[in-house]
Amino acid sequence: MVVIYIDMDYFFAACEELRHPELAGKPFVVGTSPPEHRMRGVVQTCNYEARKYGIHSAMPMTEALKLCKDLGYVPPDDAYYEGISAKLSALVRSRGYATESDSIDEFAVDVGDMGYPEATKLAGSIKAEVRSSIGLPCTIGISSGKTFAKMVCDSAKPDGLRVVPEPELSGFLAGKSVDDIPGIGRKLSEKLASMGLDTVDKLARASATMLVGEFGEVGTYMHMIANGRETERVVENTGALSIGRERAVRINAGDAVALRNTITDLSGQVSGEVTRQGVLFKTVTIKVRYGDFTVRTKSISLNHYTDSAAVVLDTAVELSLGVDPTKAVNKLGVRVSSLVSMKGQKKLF
DNA sequence: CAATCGCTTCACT
DNA sequence: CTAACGAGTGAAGCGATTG
Repeated sequence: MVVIYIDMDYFFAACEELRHPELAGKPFVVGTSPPEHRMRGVVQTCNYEARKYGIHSAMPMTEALKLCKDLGYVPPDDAYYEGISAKLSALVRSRGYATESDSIDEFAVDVGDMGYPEATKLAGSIKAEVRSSIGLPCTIGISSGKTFAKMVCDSAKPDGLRVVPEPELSGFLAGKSVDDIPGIGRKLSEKLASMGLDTVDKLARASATMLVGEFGEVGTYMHMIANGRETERVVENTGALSIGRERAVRINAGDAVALRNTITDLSGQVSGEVTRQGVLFKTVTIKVRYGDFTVRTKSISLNHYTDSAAVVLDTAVELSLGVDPTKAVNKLGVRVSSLVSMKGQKKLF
């Protein structure tokens, strides 16, 4: 099975350059930042000029500013990025192959048993069309499965197009470090490193039984991938599994009014999105991060599906009564899950 | 024993 | 000076429970 994997380059920042051409060529970031404390957030994405300074996603804004004195800052505009993402999605899907969108700016296209030369041509034409009709750069990887195509894509950034056919896959994987495998991030690679497994090579030779014992399901996945065997298929999207909003706050211990106000606001935003997507939900979850950064979640599953804004609000407020009144609150979130699409075609339960 | 529940952990951008 | 820096969105995994 041959998969073409498309990943936009520095997506949010590229979108901003598209509508603010004056930003291009100068280092800037798109970053989260609570309104009351500017520059208190983290970097979400940055352009390549900023990357030259060592700035990257998730870096605290304060640190990024230390690395680059006159770093530009743009607040995120999710609705705008969603709009561009929708155009991209239509463009990619118009080619007629099974397509999965992995995130707002990533697409996996299953071209079946198409040969590599032909797949390369197709990828080249997609890349050119993304550039000409959307105006944005992207990178495309092609290989014998979704996970491998994504890894090839990552290795070709930015503005690249790279093919690693099946026979060359083991050679490609050999030089990789474990955190080059999608789904293996900071925690998992740290644990693997502590076991002496820092490269895909070593991971491939580790005992599968041991990996499953240590990592459960993920252990199976990492062992398979390290050995060049794909586990993931390209699956047409079925719709979101959950919808949530969260926000950093500064709420003093026991301030029930502030707590309730924030919960009310977040619930309203979630309800708006529920309506916009035309879904029903059955589960409501709140998330609380206390002053010491410990996170707690509380959830309730109703005995029926609903799209009622009042139910989101009432349930979230009820759950918020369980918040520890002796602790300051750092962050709050409201989320609904167990979704079904309201109109016609079913999504996932 | 399979589905569901409540909750935690993790990976991204 | 190993302390301080720390957003938002979403999925997956896991142990317990339930029918």
